[in-house]
Amino acid sequence: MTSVKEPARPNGRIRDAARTRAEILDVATHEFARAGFTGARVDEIAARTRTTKRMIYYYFGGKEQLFTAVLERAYSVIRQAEQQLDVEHLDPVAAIRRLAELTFDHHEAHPDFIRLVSIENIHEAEHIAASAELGEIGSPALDVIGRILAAGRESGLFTADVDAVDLHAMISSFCFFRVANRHTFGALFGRDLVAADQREHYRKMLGDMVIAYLTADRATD
Amino acid sequence: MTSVKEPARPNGRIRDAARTRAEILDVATHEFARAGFTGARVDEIAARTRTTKRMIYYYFGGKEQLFTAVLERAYSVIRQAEQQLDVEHLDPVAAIRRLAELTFDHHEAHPDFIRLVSIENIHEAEHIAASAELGEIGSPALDVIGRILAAGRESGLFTADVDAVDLHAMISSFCFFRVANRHTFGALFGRDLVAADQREHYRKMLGDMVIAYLTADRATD
DNA sequence: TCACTAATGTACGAACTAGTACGTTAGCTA
DNA sequence: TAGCTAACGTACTAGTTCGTACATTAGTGA
Repeated sequence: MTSVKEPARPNGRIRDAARTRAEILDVATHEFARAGFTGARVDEIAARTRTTKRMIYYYFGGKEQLFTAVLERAYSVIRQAEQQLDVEHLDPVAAIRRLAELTFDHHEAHPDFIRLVSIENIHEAEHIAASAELGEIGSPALDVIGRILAAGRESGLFTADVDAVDLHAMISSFCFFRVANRHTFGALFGRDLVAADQREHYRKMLGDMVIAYLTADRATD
Repeated sequence: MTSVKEPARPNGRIRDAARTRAEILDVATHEFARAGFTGARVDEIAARTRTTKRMIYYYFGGKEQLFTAVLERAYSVIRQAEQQLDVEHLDPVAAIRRLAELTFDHHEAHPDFIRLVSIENIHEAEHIAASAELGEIGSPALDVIGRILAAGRESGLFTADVDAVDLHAMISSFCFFRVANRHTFGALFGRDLVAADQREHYRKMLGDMVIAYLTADRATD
C-alpha cells in the first residue's frame, strides 16, 4: 500500500540556500512595504514563503536585520538603474530633462521602494545607519548630474546656484511626493496624482520646472 | 494620625473632560508621530498622560479612532494657519514667493505633522477616508493660489499651464521631502537638508524654482 | 559509502498588547 | 441635600508576536 521507493522528499523540499534567501527577501520586501516595519509580521512573511520562520532567523538573524537586507537590495536596484543612465551625449538642457523623466519613471515603476523609504524615514534611517553596505555611498546619478551641470554652466545656459545634490533633491521631491503622498493628497484634494491620463502632464511639469529653474534669467533677482 | 478633613482627592484628581481629551490627543500625536500607527502603543500613550488607558477608549473608542482624531486636529491646525494667509495685496510674483516661503516655514515648524502624513499614506489614507471631518474639504490656501494664479496670467506674467492644485503639489513636494526624507537623504548623500545654515539657501531655491516655472518664456518650447 | 555540516522543520514559550468587565466618585441639578 | 450621571480607575484576559530549543535531513567531500 504505502509507496516504497519514493525519494523521501515531502513538500518537494530541495535545498537551495540562495533561492530560499531570495524568496524570503522578495516576500519581506512586499510585506514591509505593505504594513511598515512594526506592522509587518515575521510569521506572515514566513507563511508566504515556501520555507519557515526558522529560516528567516537562520539567514538574517532577526526582523531588524531582515528589514536592513530588504533596504540594501532595494537600493541596489535603483543604483543599477542609475548606472545605465545614458544622457551625457545630449545637450545639457535635454540631458537634465531626460534625467528628470527617467527619475519620474523609476519612482512610478517602484512604489514599493518609495514606501520602504518612507518607512525608513519614520525610523530615522536607523537601518541604513546599521548597514555597512548602505553607508553614504552616494549614487551614480549624482556624478552624471554634476557633469551635466558643469557643462551647462560653462556654456552659459545654466544660471542657477545649485550643486548636483540639491538638484537631485529637487527632482526627487516631486517624483517622491507624487507617489508617496498620493493617498492623502487624493483624499483631501480629490486629485489622483498618479492617474494614468495625467502622467504626461506631470512628467512635463517636472521637466519644465527643473529647466526653468536652471535657465532662468536672474538679472532681475 | 490620619488626616481628617482632606478633600478626599487622591492624585489631585479633578474632573475636566476637555482637558483630559486634549491631553490624550497631545500625547497620542507625539507618540503616533514617533512610532507610526502600528508602532505606537496604547498603553504607552496612556502612561504618558495623567489619566488611564480606560479614558482613551472612553473618549475615542479605540486606537484607530484615536489616530483619526489626531489627524483631524493636525489638519485643523494647518488649515487655521492657511486662513491667516495675507499675500493677495502683493503682486503675483511676490505673492507666490511669499506663499511658498510660508509653506516652507510651516513644514519646518511642524515635523510631527509631516510624519503623521507619511504614516497615514503608508496606511493609504484609510483614516482620512473614515473621517467625516476630513473628507475632501480642500484647503484655504488653494483658493488663494487660484486667485493669484489668475491675476498672474491676466497680467501676462505667468505662462505655465497649471492650476492651483498642481502648484500646491509642486510647492508641497519640495517642503515635504526636505523634512520627511531628511534621514535617508542625509545617511545616503551626507547632506542635512534641514541644517540651520542651509535654511535660507533652500528657502530661496524653492521660491526661485516656482517663480521660474511660472514665468518661464515658453516661446521656444 | 560514510561522516559531517549546511540547511531545514516542529513545537513551544515569554512578553507584549488591544480591549473590556466591573467598580468608584466628583460635581451638578432638582 | 439627595440622587444621578459623566468621568474616572483597577484588574484582568484573550490573542498575538518575536524569538528559540531541539530534532531532522540533504548533499558534499574524504
